[in-house]
Amino acid sequence: MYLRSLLDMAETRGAITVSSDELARLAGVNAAKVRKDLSYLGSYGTRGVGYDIEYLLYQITRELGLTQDWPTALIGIGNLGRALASYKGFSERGFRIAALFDVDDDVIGQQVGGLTVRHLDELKESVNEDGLSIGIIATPPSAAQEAAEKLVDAGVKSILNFAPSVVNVSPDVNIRKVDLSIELQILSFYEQRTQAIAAAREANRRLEIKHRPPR
Amino acid sequence: MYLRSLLDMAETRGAITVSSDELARLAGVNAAKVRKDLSYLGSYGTRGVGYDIEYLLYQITRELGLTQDWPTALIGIGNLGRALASYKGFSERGFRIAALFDVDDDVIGQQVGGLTVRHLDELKESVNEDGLSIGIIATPPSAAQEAAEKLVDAGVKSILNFAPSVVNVSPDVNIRKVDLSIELQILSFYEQRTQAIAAAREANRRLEIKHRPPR
DNA sequence: ACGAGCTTGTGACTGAAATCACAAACTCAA
DNA sequence: TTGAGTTTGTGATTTCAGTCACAAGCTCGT
Ligand SMILES: NC(=O)c1ccc[n+]([C@@H]2O[C@H](COP(=O)([O-])OP(=O)(O)OC[C@H]3O[C@@H](n4cnc5c(N)ncnc54)[C@H](O)[C@@H]3O)[C@@H](O)[C@H]2O)c1
Ligand SMILES: NC(=O)c1ccc[n+]([C@@H]2O[C@H](COP(=O)([O-])OP(=O)(O)OC[C@H]3O[C@@H](n4cnc5c(N)ncnc54)[C@H](O)[C@@H]3O)[C@@H](O)[C@H]2O)c1
Repeated sequence: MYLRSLLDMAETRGAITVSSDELARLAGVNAAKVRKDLSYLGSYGTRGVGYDIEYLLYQITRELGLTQDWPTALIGIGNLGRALASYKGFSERGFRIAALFDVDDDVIGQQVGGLTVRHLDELKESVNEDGLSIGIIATPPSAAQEAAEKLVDAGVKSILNFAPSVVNVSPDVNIRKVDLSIELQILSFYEQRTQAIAAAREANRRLEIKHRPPR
Repeated sequence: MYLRSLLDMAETRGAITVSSDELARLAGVNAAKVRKDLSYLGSYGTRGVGYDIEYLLYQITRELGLTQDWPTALIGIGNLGRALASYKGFSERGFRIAALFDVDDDVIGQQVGGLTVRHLDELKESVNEDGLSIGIIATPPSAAQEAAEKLVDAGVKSILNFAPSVVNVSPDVNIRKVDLSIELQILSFYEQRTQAIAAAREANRRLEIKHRPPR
């Protein structure tokens, strides 16, 4: 989040430095947290002045591993896979979708976002050729476990999973999930809660009016 | 996560009950946490037996507000918006994409996933007509703030934002973000870290061999 | 050179989330 | 009915992230 705020700032404003206070506002967190977080990277601020934007950008970029390019494999070239494959926002931050895989013969061979979809069986050689280090799973949930295993087997130890299913991997593999249904469920939970409270308050109000003794 | 694990279980296996231990394994958390979490819903388990899967499913569904239908507005019908609009997984869990909005005249009027794309200016009336209660933003980052404000203005208080930008709303609005670049950055951070450790260990090993005294 | 005015870096503190651990409550076999 | 074997529900405890608060350190005007 800091990285993004700093990039925005570097683009739009001409400022050289930024204070923890300002960065906190932009990132939507507490200023002390900004300072503590940044202190883990080292002492890159100057008291009485703030942080040098360019320098901080470089340090965060370096720490996140974004100074190098991360060739990424995408498995499952359906609706979501296509959107991801043709998304330019990733390459801006050093993530290059470098190879596409599917198992459907109708999909294999197609050109998507400048790449040819290959069969999942070719994953292993592609990992060796292209140095793929990250895998994205956009298959149906039932195929997610298999896709993860093929990735791990091919040597990919970092996986982002879009399929709404639990995928088990060995502990040395880093797997993260993006689950849109869960996000919506969290929203509906709070929405229902506030609706329920509003309804209760309304019912209460009516009851009070009804039973209020005449003045 | 429990909901999903339970749904999987109800489909595949014929079991009637599930223990906190088993559910913990499936959801990837601690068993005591499962019990404490579920205890917030009420005492729905039986000691010595476990939880009735169907009953627990119903209770969680109810608590999350999934017994009712949540008509959802989708703003920004580009690559990602189209994938979301035609995704069937949402409606399975009670989220129905009920209206699509954009500002591009080439896009407005198009049929996507059985719906006609409307102009963003029609949002307010559509919220009233269709009872929209959740909004999804899939516009470019620069338009996200505007889209959020229009949603709030129209009465939508629950927002899911896919655009990688900070959106500020009043505190009574619930906004969540899904940021894929950040997910990938987290992966690359750990990937680089393990690579660095492996490299250091390797360098160390070579050094040790070189300087090891002859036996 | 000095003091007023900022802003960082971090030890101390706070509160919440996660975990432990065990009595209570159940099943089932004998 | 009893007792062994499970598993829940939850108070007690631990762990951890977030915040506070302030000394240390910087700039700049005088
Ligand atoms: N489309 C969305 O907006 C959306 C939103 C949230 C979550 N998801 C999830 O993302 C995943 C993909 O969604 P989608 O809409 O693109 O689905 P989709 O059906 O359009 O595409 C799935 C693709 O995966 C391929 N596939 C199937 N089995 C495979 C295997 N074993 N190995 C490799 N590829 C395989 C299919 O051939 C197909 O091309 C699903 O799990 C879905 O639940 C999608
Ligand atoms: N495509 C992906 O895979 C992907 C992945 C991660 C994040 N995102 C993010 O999701 C968002 C959408 O991505 P995309 O690839 O679909 O972009 P896109 O450019 O394909 O689509 C954006 C759509 O938003 C519309 N739009 C522009 N201004 C608008 C406004 N003020 N109000 C309403 N609609 C407006 C455009 O007309 C267009 O149809 C972007 O913020 C992007 O960064 C996309």
